[in-house]
Amino acid sequence: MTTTSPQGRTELLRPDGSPVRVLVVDDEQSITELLSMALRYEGWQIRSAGDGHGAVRAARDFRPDAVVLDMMLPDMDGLSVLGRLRRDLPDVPVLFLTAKDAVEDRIAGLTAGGDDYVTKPFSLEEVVARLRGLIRRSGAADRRSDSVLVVGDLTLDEDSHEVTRGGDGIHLTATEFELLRFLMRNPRRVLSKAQILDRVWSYDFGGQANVVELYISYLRRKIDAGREPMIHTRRGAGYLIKPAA
Amino acid sequence: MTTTSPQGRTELLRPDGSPVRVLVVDDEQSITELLSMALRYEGWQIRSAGDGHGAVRAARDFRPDAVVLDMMLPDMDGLSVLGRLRRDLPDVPVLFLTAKDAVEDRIAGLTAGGDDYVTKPFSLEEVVARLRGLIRRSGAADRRSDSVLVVGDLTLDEDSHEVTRGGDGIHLTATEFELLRFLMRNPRRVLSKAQILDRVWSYDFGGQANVVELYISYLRRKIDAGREPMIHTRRGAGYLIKPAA
DNA sequence: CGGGTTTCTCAGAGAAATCACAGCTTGGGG
DNA sequence: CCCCAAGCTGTGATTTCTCTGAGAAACCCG
Repeated sequence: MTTTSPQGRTELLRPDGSPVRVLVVDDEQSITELLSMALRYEGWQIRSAGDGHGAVRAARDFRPDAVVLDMMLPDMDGLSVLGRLRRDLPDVPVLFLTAKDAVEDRIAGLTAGGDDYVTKPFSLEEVVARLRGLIRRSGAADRRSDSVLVVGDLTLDEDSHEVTRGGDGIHLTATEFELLRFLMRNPRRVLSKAQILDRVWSYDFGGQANVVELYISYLRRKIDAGREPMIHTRRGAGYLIKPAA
Repeated sequence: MTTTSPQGRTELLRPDGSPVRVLVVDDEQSITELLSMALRYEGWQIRSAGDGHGAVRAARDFRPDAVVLDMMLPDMDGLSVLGRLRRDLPDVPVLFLTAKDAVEDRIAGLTAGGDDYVTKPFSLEEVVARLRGLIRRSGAADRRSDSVLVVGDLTLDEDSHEVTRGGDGIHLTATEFELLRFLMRNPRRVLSKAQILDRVWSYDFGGQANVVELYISYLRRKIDAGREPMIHTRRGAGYLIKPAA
């Protein structure tokens, strides 16, 4: 089931109307905190664990609808944790966190059941998007919720990564896509550059703050080019997107 | 009966509309887990067993529509298990798992009854495809469900392994065929290289991830050659197939 | 056993995306 | 009406990703 909150955000809910539950497992506390905060903001209920045993215990009594699992835990190897989780929660989708370089070596089979993974360092927007996808597809949330965001005559499909304005297809790069997704997820709301940076860029990004301006500029060229603009600047505050009308 | 889920995947269902039930029997837990995960993702209901006696017991009260049976079990020889299964479930099709070298001849006789087999290490795409075939042919699912995938002017027949584009026959190798099947089963959806690798290559594949790029390249030569391309790259995300239109 | 086929590795070429930097434009307070 | 801070965008260096040719090894079939 989906419902729209007072702020205009669309939330995933379970069929019985209760909030989706997500278990976050990582040994770095800064990461679990970062994730918990971001995921709570989605309206989800979060529990976190710092090691494999904690994860198994939490799975048992928290009974999450999805799990975010770091593959590098101090006490147990990621696959063992996965195995034990599966015993208690056979149908729960898992989002794996892996180091960038470790990717190739044994992700094999992990995404087979519809699971997914992201590499560290990740962007929150990416984690949230993938989790939403997993939950949506697992059926823990209402299956009718679909993967297309719409604002005015602008659409963005999270599955096919297709973007259209007034019916015309628009090609976006990965970063442009994530930025637009974030804007469209928060229509008519001013988002500060800091928020955007925190959400769309990976947490260890150390560059110039004006990448945001730069990418807003790219997006405008592709989306607003010669049309009624949808992306607006609020000088000193940030940016927002809203229907052209 | 077939039905189409929100993600656009086509599911097999039993005539009464309930999900298909599959029993998975293997002594290696990692294998039963891998298979269970993949088969659940197909929308099927799964039960697993780790030995012959467990299998017989499970067959009796789970009453599966199909069985995946490893021929090498610790407690009983595969043939005895098969015999006992047949006593309770005379018409249920069985997909045998055998070691690569484990003689074809004995298996060959077994598959005469409409059963089938795959050799370890297998690719999930192959197991799923064969199981679908068995279930479809056994009549447990609606017989009208057919075996041809169509995307635009591209067709792929899972029974005859025939592929055509705009009416012209196209010869594909085994790997190319499985890759294309996977793409066509998920039209308009971006599939990451990891997903493709997990699904199309066998679970013990340890090679370079760029085999995926390589085979995409092969497929393009055969399918898109000099025509409107149907296979698209989403840089940094993966590949997808969609009608040329 | 031998030839054709298939699978896969490796490596280089090329294309695309990301980002820093710097100069230019704009808005609005004084 | 002027000026400054905030925002915008062109240029180009660098990094990252993708494609594909060449060839080695495994495989299949007769």
